[in-house]
Amino acid sequence: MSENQFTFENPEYRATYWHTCSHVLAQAMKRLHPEVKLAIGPSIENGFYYDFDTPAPFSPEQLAELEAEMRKICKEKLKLERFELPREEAIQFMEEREEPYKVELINDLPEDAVISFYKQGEFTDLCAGPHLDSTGRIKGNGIKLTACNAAYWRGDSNRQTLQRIYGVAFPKKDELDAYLKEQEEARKRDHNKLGRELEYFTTVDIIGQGLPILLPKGARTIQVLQRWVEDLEQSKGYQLTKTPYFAKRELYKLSGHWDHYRDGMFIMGDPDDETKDCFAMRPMTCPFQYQVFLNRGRSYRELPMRLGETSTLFRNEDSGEMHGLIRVRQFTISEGHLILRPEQLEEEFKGCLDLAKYCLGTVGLLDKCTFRFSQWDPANPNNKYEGTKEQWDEAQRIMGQILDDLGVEYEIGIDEAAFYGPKLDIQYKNVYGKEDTLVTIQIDMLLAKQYGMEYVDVDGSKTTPYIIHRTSLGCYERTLAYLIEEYAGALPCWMAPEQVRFLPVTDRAADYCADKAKALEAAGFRVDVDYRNEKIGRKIRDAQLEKIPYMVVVGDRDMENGTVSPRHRAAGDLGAMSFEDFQALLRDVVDNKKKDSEL
RNA sequence: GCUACUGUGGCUCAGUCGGUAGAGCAGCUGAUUCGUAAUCAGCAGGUCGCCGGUUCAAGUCCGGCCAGUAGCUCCA
Repeated sequence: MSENQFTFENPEYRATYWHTCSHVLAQAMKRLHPEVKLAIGPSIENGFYYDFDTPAPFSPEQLAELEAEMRKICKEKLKLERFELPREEAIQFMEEREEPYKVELINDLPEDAVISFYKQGEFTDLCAGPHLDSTGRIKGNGIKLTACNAAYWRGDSNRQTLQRIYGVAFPKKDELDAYLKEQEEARKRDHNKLGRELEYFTTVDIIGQGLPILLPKGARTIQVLQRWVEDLEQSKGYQLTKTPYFAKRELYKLSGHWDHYRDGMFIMGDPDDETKDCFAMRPMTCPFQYQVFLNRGRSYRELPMRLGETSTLFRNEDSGEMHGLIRVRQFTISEGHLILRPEQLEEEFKGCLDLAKYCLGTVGLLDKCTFRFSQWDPANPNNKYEGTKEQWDEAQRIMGQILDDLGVEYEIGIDEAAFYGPKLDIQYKNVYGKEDTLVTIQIDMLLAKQYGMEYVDVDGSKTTPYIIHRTSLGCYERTLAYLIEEYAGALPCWMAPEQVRFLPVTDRAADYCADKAKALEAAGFRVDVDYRNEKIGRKIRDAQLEKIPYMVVVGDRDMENGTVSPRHRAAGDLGAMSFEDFQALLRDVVDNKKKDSEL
C-alpha cells in the first residue's frame, strides 16, 4: 500500500481497521471473561463482529464494559506482530489456550496453507490478516458495539449457537455519531412500521404469521402495479394464464418439489397415505404453467412461447423467517415462463433482463439493485439439486456467457441456485442492510424433460425446449415494501393510492370541490375530498402526514376566479391555476410516471 | 427452527414495593366557516396478547403458548 492508501476512505484500509477492531474486541473479552471461547471475527460491510462461545448471552451493560476495555486497549498502543507456525505447533498453541474452535479451523486448512497468528500484548489470535500495526491506530471513542445476537458455528444450524457481537468503528467520534444518526434515520423508513402507520397493511394474530392483510391503500397500489405489469408483458408478447392454486401431490413429484421442497409446502391430506388423494398449495407456478404448453402438440413456429401470470404462491416458511411484507407465507408475483428453442435463449434472456430493468427503473428501485449469478454447489450436503454435473456445467456456462455478452456486472453466489438451475438474481437491501431477491431470471434445462415437454422442430424431430423462469417486478408485496422504504412512504403519484385530495377552505367550497373531484375521477385519477369541519392548516397537515401527492386547496377566491390552488407534498404551494391546467399537470406526472425528484 | 428482547384503548406511551388502570393523539358530539403543517369544549373507549400457576390480592412474580422485533439458519 502506498502512503495515501492509509485513509479510512480506502475500502481495504477500512476493512483492515475493522478487522483489527474485532481482535481488540476479542482481547477485551478475554480480559473480562477468560472462560469465553473464541470463534471467528471478520470485518463486514459496515463494521465488524466476533463470535464467542459463552455460557450466557451478553447484556447491554456488559457490551458497555467491553467497549470501555477496548478503549483501554487502544490507548495501550499494543504492537500487532505477525508470526507463522507449522501446523502441529499451531494446533498445540491453540490447544494449550483451550480454544477448540481455533483448533478446528486450523485442522480444516488445506495441507499447504500458511498458518499465521497476530499477537497484540498478551492476546494472540489465529488470523490471515492483514492488520493495523498498532491498536493505537484505532480511535477508542469512535468504537461502538451495536448488537449482540446468536449465530451458528460455521453457519450450520445443527452446530453450536454462539453469541455474535457486532460493532462499528470510525477514526473520529463525529463520524461514528454521523453513522449512527444515519442508521437511525434509515430505520424511520422501515416499511414494517411506516407501512402499518400509513395503513398499507396490517397483521392479525388470529390469522397467523406471514399472512399480512393488504389494507385498501396497499391493495390499490399493488393493483396499479399489477395492471401496469400485465399490460406491459402483453405488449412484449406474453400470453396471460390463470392456473390453479393447488394440485395433487403427483404434480409435485414430477417437478421435484415433493423431493426437494416438501417441508416448504402447505399440504392438505396425509402426504404418506398413497391410497387417498393428497393436495398441496403451490409454492411456485412452474409445473402449472407447463401444462399450458402441454395442452397440445407444439411446433417450433410457436416458440418462443412467453407465458405470464399474476400468480399467488404459498410457502410454509419457518416461524423466525417472516418479516413485514418482505418475507411472507402467501404472496403474489409477476410470474412467467418462456419456452424456447435453444438458439433463442440469449435473445430471450436479454428480453427478460431488459423488461426487469425497465420495471425496476420505472418504479425507482433499479439504482440500488445489485446482480447475483447464483450457482449450484456440487458439495451441497442436503442433496438440494436435481440433474447431473454435466447439465449444471452446461447451464452455468451458457448463463455466464450470456451475462458476459450482455455486460452484466454481477457477483457470484455459490449454492444460491434453484434446485433445477442457475439464476440471475436482482438483489435489493432493506433499511437494515439485509438483502433479498427482488427479481429473478433462471435458466432451466431439466424440468422440460421431466414433464415430457417437446416440440416438433424444423426437421420434424421432437426436441426438448429450454425454459426461462422469470419475474418482471418480482413479488408485489416485497416490491411494495421496498417502495415504501425507498420513498419513505411518499410513493410516486402514479402508484399512490390516493393521488389528489381536495381541501375546501370552508363549507361554501364543498360543492365546487365535489364537482372537480368527480371530473378527475372520471379521468381516471384517484381522488378524495376532505369535507371535515377543520381549518385548512389542519387539513393540509393531515394530508401531508398521509403523504398525499397533491392537495388542492379551494376557497372563495378560487370559486370567484374559477381556479384551484394545488399544493404538492414536496414542492409546497403551487399557487392558483385553472382546473384544466392542474389536470394537465396531473396527467403529465401520472402518465409519464414521474417521481417527486423529477418535478 | 435457534438466541435475545418486546406485547397496557386504533396509535404513542405512563403505571412505584403485587392492592382489580392513566395521559396525549385518533374517534364521536357540539360550537366555530377560519386561505397553506394541529380551533375550542364535552363524551366515549381497556378481561393489560392468550392460557395456566403462586398469592388474601397479579398489568406487575413464575410457566407454557401466540404474535412482533433484531440477528443466525433458510429463502424453489
